[in-house]
Amino acid sequence: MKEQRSVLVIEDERAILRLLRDVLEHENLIVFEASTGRMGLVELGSRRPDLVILDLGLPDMDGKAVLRDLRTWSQIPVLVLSARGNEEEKVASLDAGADDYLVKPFGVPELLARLRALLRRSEGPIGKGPIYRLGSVCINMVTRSVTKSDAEVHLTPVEFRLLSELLRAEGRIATQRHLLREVWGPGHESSSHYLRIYMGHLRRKLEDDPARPRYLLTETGVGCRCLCERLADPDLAV
Amino acid sequence: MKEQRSVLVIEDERAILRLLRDVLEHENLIVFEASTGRMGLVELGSRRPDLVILDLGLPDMDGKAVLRDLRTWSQIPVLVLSARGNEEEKVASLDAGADDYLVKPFGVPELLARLRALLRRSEGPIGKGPIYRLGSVCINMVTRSVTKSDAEVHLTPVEFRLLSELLRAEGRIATQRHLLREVWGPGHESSSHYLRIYMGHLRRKLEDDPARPRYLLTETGVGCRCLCERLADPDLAV
DNA sequence: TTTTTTCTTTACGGTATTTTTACGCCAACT
DNA sequence: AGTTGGCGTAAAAATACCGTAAAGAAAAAA
Repeated sequence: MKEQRSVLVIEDERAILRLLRDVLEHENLIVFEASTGRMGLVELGSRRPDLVILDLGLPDMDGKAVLRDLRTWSQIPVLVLSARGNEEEKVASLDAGADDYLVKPFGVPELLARLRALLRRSEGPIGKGPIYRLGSVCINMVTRSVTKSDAEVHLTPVEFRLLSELLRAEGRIATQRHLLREVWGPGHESSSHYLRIYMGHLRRKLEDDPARPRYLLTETGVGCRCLCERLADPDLAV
Repeated sequence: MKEQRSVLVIEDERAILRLLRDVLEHENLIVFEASTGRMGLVELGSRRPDLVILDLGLPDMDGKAVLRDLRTWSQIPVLVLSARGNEEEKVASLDAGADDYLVKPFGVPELLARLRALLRRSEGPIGKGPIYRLGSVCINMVTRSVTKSDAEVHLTPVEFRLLSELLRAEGRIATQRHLLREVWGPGHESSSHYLRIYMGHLRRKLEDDPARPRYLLTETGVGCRCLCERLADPDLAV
């Protein structure tokens, strides 16, 4: 069972918005929408999509300002759409944190291919293989499925995001601040509460003995780390 | 001092190759070169660059074939260059594993901005930090892990902060005032007591003979210092 | 709508860490 | 010798942090 991925479209032109919604939903993506930069940032915080499509020409604020803002707390992939095809604008946007830049009018197949490329990248830690193992637990970042002793384990969206961040840290400690930011968005950096609750959920679902965790560890006062082994890791560059 | 990154350019046109080498080196990148697909794959395996620029029109094999081949074992970011700007070609390349696609003739600033975006993604939090050694004790500042004769040693937050400050001084004396301010914050500059207690903790955990310390020394009335060796950063696990 | 799932909030017992307190040692002076 | 000030250790006390359960609220699904 493949988990669906979501995309937030920040775009004020109705026509393009409708077009995008249609083609993206046809790609089996969940589509969230926002028509201003401010709303976009709010939606981003509450919906936590896997990807953002950002129009540079928004009514309330400059697209690059939106980018800079979100880049202060999130690493989410962003594809910028713009009517402006001049080089300075491209360079400025990419350097402000965009991952790709597409000039309108764009070809839908190309847009989708570029989105697939971005999603492929964000499936797992960069340069790492998409499959992880913690004891009897397997995590496939491509299909976003988790199994324990070959039995499917269902994770809620928050649980999966938290696990992803832990895996991304690759055995290093992920600080509480960082995890809270990446999973719950800015403004939750002090609710270390959630962290304990959801670490508890993950342990109960994934550890053999949740009370004595072997893989999902917490460093008191600092953060958490996940001792994981990567299976299908084609890239040796660690 | 920022770590230098490397890029492999797979391109058969001499003129473009020279141009790329110049601008990339000017960007402080190490440039490797290959003029055929086959050589490119070999170089890729031996040089392990951080990034690949791949021309689609190679003399010996199709660029997409190169891409598919390398994607069976490497997740390295690839930017495709091509004279062909038609959409099918873009989609095919992106779906074959390319991360970006730029049509020739391209603007150098845009190329560089796209490369920066790709490198930004792959540098990620996978930072390699300094490693220190005191006898049989190893301290990795990034993973925040401490081992003594290969056994994991657990340090509390205060213990780790204190040790970090001592290591940062690299053998020089850190005054009591300084340590107290850095570890316990301003306002505790006179509680030199804490220092003795926590130096004791560190000695008991890290020294072979805590009563006769070899590495964690105190200079009576002045401060403390740590005789440590700074090793090269944890390297690529080739 | 109702039902189900997921997220947030609240409560509380247990554990880890930090701070406080107490006491012994040594070297340098009176 | 006795005193003094800085150091080192060991514990108890206080605090901060962690893990779990469960109920209420919100969102999603039926």
